[in-house]
Amino acid sequence: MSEEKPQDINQVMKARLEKLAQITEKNVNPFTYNYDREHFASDILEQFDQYENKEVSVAGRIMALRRMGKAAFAHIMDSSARIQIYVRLDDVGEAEYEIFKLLDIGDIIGVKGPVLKTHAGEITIKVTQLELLTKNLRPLPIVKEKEEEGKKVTYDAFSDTESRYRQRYVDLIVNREVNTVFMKRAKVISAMRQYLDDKGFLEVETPVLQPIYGGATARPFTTHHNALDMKLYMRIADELYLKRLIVGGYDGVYEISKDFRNEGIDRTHNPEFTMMELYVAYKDYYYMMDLVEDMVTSIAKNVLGTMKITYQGQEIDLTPPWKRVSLYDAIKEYTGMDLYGKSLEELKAAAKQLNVETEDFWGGGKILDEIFSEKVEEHLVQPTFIIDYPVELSPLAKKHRKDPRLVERFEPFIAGREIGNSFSELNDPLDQRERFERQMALKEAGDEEAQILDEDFLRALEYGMPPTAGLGMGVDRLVMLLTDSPSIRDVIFFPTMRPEN
RNA sequence: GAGGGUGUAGCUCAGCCGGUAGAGCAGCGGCCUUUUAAGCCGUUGGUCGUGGGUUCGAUUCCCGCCACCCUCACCA
Repeated sequence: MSEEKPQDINQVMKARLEKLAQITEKNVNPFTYNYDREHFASDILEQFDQYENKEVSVAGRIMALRRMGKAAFAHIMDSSARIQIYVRLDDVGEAEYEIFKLLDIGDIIGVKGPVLKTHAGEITIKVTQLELLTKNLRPLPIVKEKEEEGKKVTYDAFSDTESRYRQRYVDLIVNREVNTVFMKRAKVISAMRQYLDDKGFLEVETPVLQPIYGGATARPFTTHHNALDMKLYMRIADELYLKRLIVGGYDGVYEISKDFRNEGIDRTHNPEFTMMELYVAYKDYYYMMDLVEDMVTSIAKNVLGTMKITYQGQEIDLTPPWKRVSLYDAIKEYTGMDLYGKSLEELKAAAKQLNVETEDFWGGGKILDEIFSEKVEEHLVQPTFIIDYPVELSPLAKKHRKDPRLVERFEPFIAGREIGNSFSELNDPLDQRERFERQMALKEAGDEEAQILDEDFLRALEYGMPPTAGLGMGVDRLVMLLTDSPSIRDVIFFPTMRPEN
């Protein structure tokens, strides 16, 4: 990558280096220190009447260049938009025009001059002063656009996914929509933070490096601390530490941060991903359902200004209230089978009848979960809370107040996809210890994702944790939904990839 | 991890049944002081992902490897 050998430098780069030398010879610094830009392209374009004939100064990257001998048109792009500039020998003078002739697409320049409209009607800065700020040495993909019968036609789009992800900086320069997605991502996170702060919850930070991992069923990344000579895990969830803070007396804490899971990569999974976890004392999962509805709709309003979104062609209405259906009722609705209270053998038979494959060592909860994900999940396009899961699937959730075989847990589904997980938190340390022990038994039996007994977490619970509602939400998936992105890699700047060579 | 697909110039692509490569844009040279996929004339550029094999000869056929994409499995 950066260690390219001289013979790898193509002739375009050679030509640019040659120009760079010529610019330097003319005593012009091709990599300047600053520029007093006073305007953004978008402001000029949007409020042309206020800017017409007024002097502006704008800085940006040359994205298109049409030379005509002693004059030229170019488009420069700043963080806000692209705007046309008109550079004329008579306007900028001999010396500056000589420099201008050495510029290329990709160079970053600052221009000053009055704003006008060309004969063709395009808002344009008529340049009187032009300064090279940064010379480009590597050719940029040239994307051209044309209006045809009102439609925008794009030529030679920079579309190779691999290059786009590896060289996201180029993707961002050349593909404007990409930038829009990431702007929305930033807004989603800030709207979320705003919402949680307004509720009075405290944003906290807990360890990423953990001696014992927990809080989710997943395989961890391991690492090693040299000075302590100890094995450490990258966290798979924040849960156990945040609950310790509830024990410590906080009423509500949340954390927005990266979790790491050592599992497969696909359209909806990246090894590191952004998670929001929230724990609120004295509340239960009903409270949390209301909060999720309210928070997601508030974010949508804030970022998109609407409750009605389209995801991959599906019309989705986020307007509350969202449907609330028990896991068993949902299965019944889509398979016609009532599986509540069924024995393991009966569940296995049901799965077989539904053509859902199971493994011999699976328990009833796992079979139910499998039937649900194969037969129900995809149908949950409109926002739906699936509530009340079998106890064995949720070792950290509190037993249902009306049915000890269930836990008070829900997962919100939108567009057939799980976007979060929440429960009334288990705060009975004796029950928690038993659940951990059952997990450890699974681990012994070879279940790599079974959870590990955390003695310190149990100690914390023994001091007493108030009734608490907890929530985890996949931020990347929420962003995918709100930006109509088909792949998680489209909402992560630098998705995990194998190295280039 | 399994199956399928893709990999040719800086970008986007063409290259039929094997004869060592083409286009547009970008680049370079020339003309051009309101163009907008600017235009016109000329021109450079490729160890055809990589390593083997078959063949007189491979971008093209076969095999291994690498990367990416899709589907499935695991999961959020």
